[in-house]
Amino acid sequence: MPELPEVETVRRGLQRGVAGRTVAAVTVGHPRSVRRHTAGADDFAGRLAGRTVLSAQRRGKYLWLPLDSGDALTGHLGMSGQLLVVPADSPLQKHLHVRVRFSDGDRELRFVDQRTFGGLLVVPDGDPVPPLLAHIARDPLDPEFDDELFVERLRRRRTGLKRALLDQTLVSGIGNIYADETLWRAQLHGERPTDRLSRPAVRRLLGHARDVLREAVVAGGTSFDALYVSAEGVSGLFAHSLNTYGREGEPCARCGAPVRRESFMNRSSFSCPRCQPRPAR
DNA sequence: AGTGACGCCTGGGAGC
DNA sequence: TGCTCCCAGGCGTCAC
Repeated sequence: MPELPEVETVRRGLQRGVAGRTVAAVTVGHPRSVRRHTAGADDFAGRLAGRTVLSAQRRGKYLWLPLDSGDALTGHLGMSGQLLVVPADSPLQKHLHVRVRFSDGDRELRFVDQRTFGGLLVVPDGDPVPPLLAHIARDPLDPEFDDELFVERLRRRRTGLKRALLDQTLVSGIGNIYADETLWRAQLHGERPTDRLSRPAVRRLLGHARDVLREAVVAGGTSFDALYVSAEGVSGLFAHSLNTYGREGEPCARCGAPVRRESFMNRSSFSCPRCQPRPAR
């Protein structure tokens, strides 16, 4: 499940693999993968042909490639999307939906997506981000992330901590895995009300989020299977460092109590029943 | 305006 | 063995 560390790992691979190269031709094999490009697949391909990729950028879990036309090839990996830079003659992946060939021909960019929650589109670029992404907050690793603004906004919310961490308009880049890991480190239950946390406690929570994300970026992200790999096809190593996510019944690394799994927002939350007690109702 | 529910998708695994 | 059901869960949209 690509969250900030996985998307950042892909971004770095794209910066190495496609920045400075000029698009020769684009093939869309599955229209659903460009459904957010409302002018259609032909327009999508037409806006890319002949354009040079300037760099690879990221905001939260979104990626974009600024082009010399002033547009940006923008994408979200969704649940299972991959952006791969591979030799142009390598075998076609089962769920290959978009191919971007370059004029210098030895490698190509491929968008592969089993569950098709992700997608690509071409939009006007902007500063600091394409207007399409204006609603996405900065992430905790962004040098311009405003800690005190985050503290105030979170404490004004009337919801639970985990919901707040997952809200990309409040803080971006955090998904289910890193939300659970952040809450475990902070020793807070995800259903603790946001408006009853002290300012220092919110600052500590943010610090833990930052630590987890930074460590996971160093590890190249979290890979449970072949669904998440870098642009070069390499798996991340952070799964070994997870303390709660996916570890139901295993002893908490801090206190030894068996990790519990709870249902939350139609998904799973993992936490320590002793270190992270549920809030009183 | 903030909050939360819903639908979109496929493959793997459990259970019968 | 083969069928059904459940689960993974980010994000845009929509209702309240």
